[in-house]
Amino acid sequence: MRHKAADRDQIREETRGALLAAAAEEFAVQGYDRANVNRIAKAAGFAIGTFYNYFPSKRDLMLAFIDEVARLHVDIIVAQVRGVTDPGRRLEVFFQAGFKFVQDHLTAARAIFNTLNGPDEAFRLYLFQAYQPLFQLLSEDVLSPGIAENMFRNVDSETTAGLIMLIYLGTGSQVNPAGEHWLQPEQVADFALSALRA
Amino acid sequence: MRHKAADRDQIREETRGALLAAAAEEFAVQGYDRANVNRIAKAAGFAIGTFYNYFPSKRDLMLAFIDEVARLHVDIIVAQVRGVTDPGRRLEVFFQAGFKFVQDHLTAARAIFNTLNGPDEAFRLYLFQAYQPLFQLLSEDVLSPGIAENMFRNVDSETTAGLIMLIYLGTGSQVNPAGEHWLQPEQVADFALSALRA
Amino acid sequence: MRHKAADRDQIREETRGALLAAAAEEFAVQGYDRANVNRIAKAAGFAIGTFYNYFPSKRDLMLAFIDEVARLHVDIIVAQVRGVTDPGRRLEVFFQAGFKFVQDHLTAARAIFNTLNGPDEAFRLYLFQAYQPLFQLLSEDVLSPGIAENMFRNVDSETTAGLIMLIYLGTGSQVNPAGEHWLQPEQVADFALSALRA
Amino acid sequence: MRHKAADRDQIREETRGALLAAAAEEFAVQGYDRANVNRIAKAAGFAIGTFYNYFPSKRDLMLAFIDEVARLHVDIIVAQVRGVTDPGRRLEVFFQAGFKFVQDHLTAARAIFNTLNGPDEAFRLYLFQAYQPLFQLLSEDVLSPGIAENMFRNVDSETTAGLIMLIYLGTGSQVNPAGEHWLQPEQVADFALSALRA
DNA sequence: TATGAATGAGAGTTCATTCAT
DNA sequence: AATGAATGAACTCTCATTCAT
Repeated sequence: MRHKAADRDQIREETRGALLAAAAEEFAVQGYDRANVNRIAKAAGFAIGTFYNYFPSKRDLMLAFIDEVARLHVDIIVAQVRGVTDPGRRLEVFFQAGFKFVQDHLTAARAIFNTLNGPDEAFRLYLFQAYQPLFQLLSEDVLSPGIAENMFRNVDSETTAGLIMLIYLGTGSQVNPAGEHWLQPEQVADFALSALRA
Repeated sequence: MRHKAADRDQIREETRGALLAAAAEEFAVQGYDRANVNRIAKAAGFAIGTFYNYFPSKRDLMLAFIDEVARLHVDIIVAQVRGVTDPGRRLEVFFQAGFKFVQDHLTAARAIFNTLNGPDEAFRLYLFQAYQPLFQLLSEDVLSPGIAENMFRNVDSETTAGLIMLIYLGTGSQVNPAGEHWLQPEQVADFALSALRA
Repeated sequence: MRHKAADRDQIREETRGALLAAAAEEFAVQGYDRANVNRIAKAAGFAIGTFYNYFPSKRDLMLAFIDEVARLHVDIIVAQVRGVTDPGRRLEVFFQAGFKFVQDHLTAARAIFNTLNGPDEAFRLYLFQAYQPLFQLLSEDVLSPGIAENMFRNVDSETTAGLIMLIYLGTGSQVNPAGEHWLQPEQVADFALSALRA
Repeated sequence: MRHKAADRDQIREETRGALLAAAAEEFAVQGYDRANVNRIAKAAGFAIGTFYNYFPSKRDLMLAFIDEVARLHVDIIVAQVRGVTDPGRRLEVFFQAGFKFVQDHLTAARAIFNTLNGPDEAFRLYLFQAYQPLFQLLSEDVLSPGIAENMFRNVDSETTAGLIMLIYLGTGSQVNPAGEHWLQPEQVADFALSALRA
C-alpha cells in the first residue's frame, strides 16, 4: 500500500466534491433532464469513466446532490432557529436563515427548487424526506411551544408546519437574476405570524 | 375541392385541438424535456407525420400550448375582475378566478407551473409575456384605481403588480394530488389587501 | 392513408425479416454478448433507429430470433415425424429431420446451440420453452405409442424424452467447419433405439 | 531483499492461484464476455493493479485458466486410464474419470464447456490444443492397442479418438443444477464399446 | 391532408487497461 | 510487489424530425 488510507480518502473526497460541485452548476442551469453527465465530468476536470467510479448513475448523482444540499440547508436553519427561544422570533429566524441560504448557495438552491417543481415524482419524494427535519423543527420547536405558551392559536401543528414550509419554498424560491428575493423574509414571517396569533 | 373551406378549417381546428390536448396531458405528467412527440401524436389519434403538419417542432408545440392556456387563463380572470368595480373586491376576484382556473384545468395548469420553474429561459420569457395582460390588469385596473381612491397605500403599481403575480403563482400552484389548494384564495387576497390598505 | 394497410404490413415484415436475418448471422458468428446492434442494423441495410422501431431491445431481438428459429425447427421435425407411423421409425426420422435442419440453417442453428450453452439463464429457459413441443412429440407421439405397442421398454416417457433431446442437441450441434455432422443421424438413432428396445 | 526468493515465489504462486480461482468462478457464472476483471480482482482480495502484475490482459487470464484446468483434467484422466491395461477397461475408466472430474470441479468445468461452445475461435483452438493429450491417449493408448489385440474393429484411430472426445464433451457437459450428470459414464462407455467391438 | 418507415445525433453507462505512487 | 484513481473507446438505446407515397 503506497498511499496511506487517509491520503486516498482525501483524494476521493476531493474528486467527489469536484463532481458534485460541477453537478450543482449543471443541474441549476439545465435542470436534471438536460444535465449532461459528460459535461459534468469534464467541468470537474475528469473523464467520464471517473464520474462513474464515484456515482453509479445520473440519478444517484442527483440523489447525492439533494442529500448534500438538504443536509447543509437543514443544518444551517436548525442551528440558527435553536439559537433563539421565543417561538415568534424562531419563526422569523426560520425565514431569515432560509432566505439567506438561498442567496448564499444560489446555484444549488435553484437546482433544488427546480426539482421541487419538476416532473420526477421520485425526486420530489426524496427531497421531501431530506427536508423532513425542517417539518419537525417547525412542528416541535416552533409551533407546539408557541401554542403551549398561548402565543399562537390552537392550530394542528403538523399540518401548519407543512403549510409554512410551502410558503417558505414558494417565496424563497423566487429570486431575480441578481439573486435577490422579491419578498423579504420579514414580510413573509409577518404574514405567517399574523395568521397564527392567538 | 373536396370540402368547403369552412369544413377544412373546422377539421384543422379539431385536429390541432386534439393534439394540443394530448400535449397538455403529456407536458403535465412528463414535463417538457421528457415529453415525447410521437406519444403525443399517438395519444391524439394521429400519425407523427400529421403532427408535423400542424406544428413545425416540439418547441413550437410548447409555445402554442402556452399561448392557448395563457389566453384562456387571462381571459377568464380579466372578464371576472372587470365584472366588479371596487378595487379591493377586484383583487379578491382576481385570486378567486385564478384559483378556480387552476382547479378547472389542472393538467394544463400543472404543465404551466412546471415550465415556470423549469430550466428553459426562453419558455419562461414567453410565459411571462403571455401573462403580461394580467400585470396590466393588476396595475391599471386594480392598483392604480385603488391608489387613486385612496383605498390603497401609494405603492409603485407596476412593481406591486409583479409581486402580487408572484404570490398568485406561488400559492395557486400548490395543490395536493386531489387538485385542491393548500390555501384558499380568500386567505391570500386578505394577505395582499392587508399589505396594501392605506 | 396513402399506402394500403397490406402494403405497410408487407414493408414491415420485410424489414423485420432483414433485421432478423442479419441478427442470425451476427449471433451465429459473435454470440449474443459480442453481437453489435449497430452492425446488425447496418448489415440489414438500415440505420440503428430503424432497428429500434422493430425491436425494443437487443434482448428482445434475441428472443424473437429464438422464437422464429424454434418455430421453424419444431414445425419441420413435427411434420416429418408425424409422416410415419412406426414408433421406431419415428425416432429415426426425428434425428434425420433434426440433423437436416441444422445443415440447412447452419448460422441460425449455431446461434441457437451457442445460446444453449451460454451464460444467460433467461435465454436458456426461453429456449427450453420454445422447444417444449419437441418434448411432447417425443413423449406422446414416439415413446408412449412404442411402449404401448411393447416395442420399447417400459421407461418413464417424460424423463426419457428429455434424455433423447439432450442426445439430439449434443450430437446435432457438433459440425465441422464445412457444416457436416461428426455423427450421422442414423448412428444416433440406433444408439437410442438399442437402449429402448424391449 | 525482503524475502528469500523461495518465499517470493510462493507468495506469487498463492496470489496467482487466488486470482485464477476467482476467475474460474466468474467465468463459470458469467462466461468470458461478461466476466469483469475488476470484479475478479476484488473477489480474490486484490486490487486491480495487482491483477495486472500477474496477467497481462483478460485474454491471457483466460488462456492461463484454460491451461490450468486442462492440465489438471488431462493429468487425472491419463493417470487413471494408464492404471489399467485392458483397452475396453481403459475406455470405461476414461469416461468414469472424466465425469468425476466434472463433478469435482464444477465451476471450472462449466467455464470450460461454456468456452467450448462459445464464439471465440482462438479460445476454442487453444482449448483443443490443451486437450490434445487426451486425443493421443485415446488414439495411442486405447484404440490402437484395442485394434492390435483384435478387440476393436479396424477403425481409423485418430478420427475415432475425435469422435469419442466429442461424445465425452457432449455427455459430460450436461449436468443438472445439482451438478449431477444426466447420463452415467458407464452408459456412455457401453455405447462407445458396442460401436467399437470387433 | 395524412401517413408512418426511416433516420442518426446524442445520451447514459461499462469496463479493460494504465500508471504514479 | 501492491495499490486504486483515472481513462476513454465502445456499446445500447432514445426520439425529434424528414419525406416519399
